[in-house]
Amino acid sequence: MSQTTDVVVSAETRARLLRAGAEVFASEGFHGATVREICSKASANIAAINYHFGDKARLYEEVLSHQLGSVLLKYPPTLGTDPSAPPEDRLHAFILSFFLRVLDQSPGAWHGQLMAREMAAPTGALDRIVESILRPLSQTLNSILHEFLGPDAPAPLVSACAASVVGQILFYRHCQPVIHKLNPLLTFERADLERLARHVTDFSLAGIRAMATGGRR
Amino acid sequence: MSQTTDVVVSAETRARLLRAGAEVFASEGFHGATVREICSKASANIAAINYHFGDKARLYEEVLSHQLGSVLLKYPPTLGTDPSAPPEDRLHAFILSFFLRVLDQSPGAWHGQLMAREMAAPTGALDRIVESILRPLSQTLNSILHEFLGPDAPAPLVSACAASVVGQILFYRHCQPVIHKLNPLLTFERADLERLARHVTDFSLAGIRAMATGGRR
DNA sequence: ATTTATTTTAATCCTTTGTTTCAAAATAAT
DNA sequence: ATTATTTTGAAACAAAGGATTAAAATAAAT
Repeated sequence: MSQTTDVVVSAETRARLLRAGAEVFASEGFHGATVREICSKASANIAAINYHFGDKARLYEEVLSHQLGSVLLKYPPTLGTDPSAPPEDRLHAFILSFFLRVLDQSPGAWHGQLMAREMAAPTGALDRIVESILRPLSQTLNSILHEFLGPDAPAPLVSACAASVVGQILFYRHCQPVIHKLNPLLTFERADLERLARHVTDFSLAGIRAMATGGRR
Repeated sequence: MSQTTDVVVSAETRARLLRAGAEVFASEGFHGATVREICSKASANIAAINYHFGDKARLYEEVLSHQLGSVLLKYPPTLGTDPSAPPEDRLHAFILSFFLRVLDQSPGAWHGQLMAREMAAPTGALDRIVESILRPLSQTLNSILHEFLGPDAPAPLVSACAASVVGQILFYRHCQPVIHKLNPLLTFERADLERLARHVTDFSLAGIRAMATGGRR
């Protein structure tokens, strides 16, 4: 009569491991995360990771690509902006969607933190991510920039401007702990992100145009 | 006669541990680094860390503050620029010195990588660093920005511009693995850093001036 | 209903890791 | 020269972590 074991039965273990793994990997890193903690958070047995994924490293890779894929579906780089819209608008959509992906605070959204860790400490999973996701993204930005800088703008200049744009965004992700220490009242709600995206867009448009119209000055 | 044991005797063990620790912590992270590897690289006994520092965490903290202190001595934020120099020059000095600190490739210079890891995965050592080093640095930049934006510029605007400047610099550090994949020919020699600093300065000056003269444009 | 395949569980193995111990060696002080 | 003090060395400890195994439980197929 007393079947009191509260074992979750509906969602399959594999999916729960992916969720728990994302959370633990994000907050502890690949090295710091333990299979015991992940399995515990997933209400699964210690052997579950080996059974469903082979080993810890394989689970990590699947967590990463799953998080990346779902956040890109949620916030696509164009945010629905028409490809024929003025480049100012497309740049703004690119920047805002980047902010949304990288600082998404929805439950289960660990993509930003995971990627930040992967940058500081590449595990080998990064190579595939670069080719499948980051390179296309970079080319999208480059083609927008060419509309300001002209089709014959030298590649180093375009790369430098792309870095200037992306760097402004990623700063808020990669330096989050410091930012919150220096600026305790800053939050990352949707409205804040839209404000930040507006600033980065305006700041960058001025910078890009200065680069387009010649040198130093 | 055959005293062939090549034991280093001059430099004391403690200093060698600090050097080896910096290298291993930088390339493996705090979790990934093992005291065995550090001691081996320092030609010291396994017990040396405990004897000289108490434990692994204490060694890590000393490594971090030592690296930070020495790189700030090597590349001070003003680079010798006069405090009464035009703000354009002072901004450029701030940016160039930041680049030099963060991407210094001299042997034994692990400050950039260590800080990048500390950002992605704060260990508690970060708090002191913020107060003793990062906050003063941030105020230096803010005071330069006020010369462009006016003494009454709203704090959020100044912060946003500071973030735009610093973000452009740190991008090259925090995303180094991706950058090298996307742009294999980019190196970080002294001349490259000066070129990058010039770009970031010009790009930022345009952005800042646009912010100073009103809104959206 | 019986058999077969799949999934879960508990217990264990084995390696790695941070730390400790304590004696020997080196160094400094008396 | 002798005695303290500091530093090093080799070995071992205890804990933790990733992986494995064989049995049990559950689901699927015949």
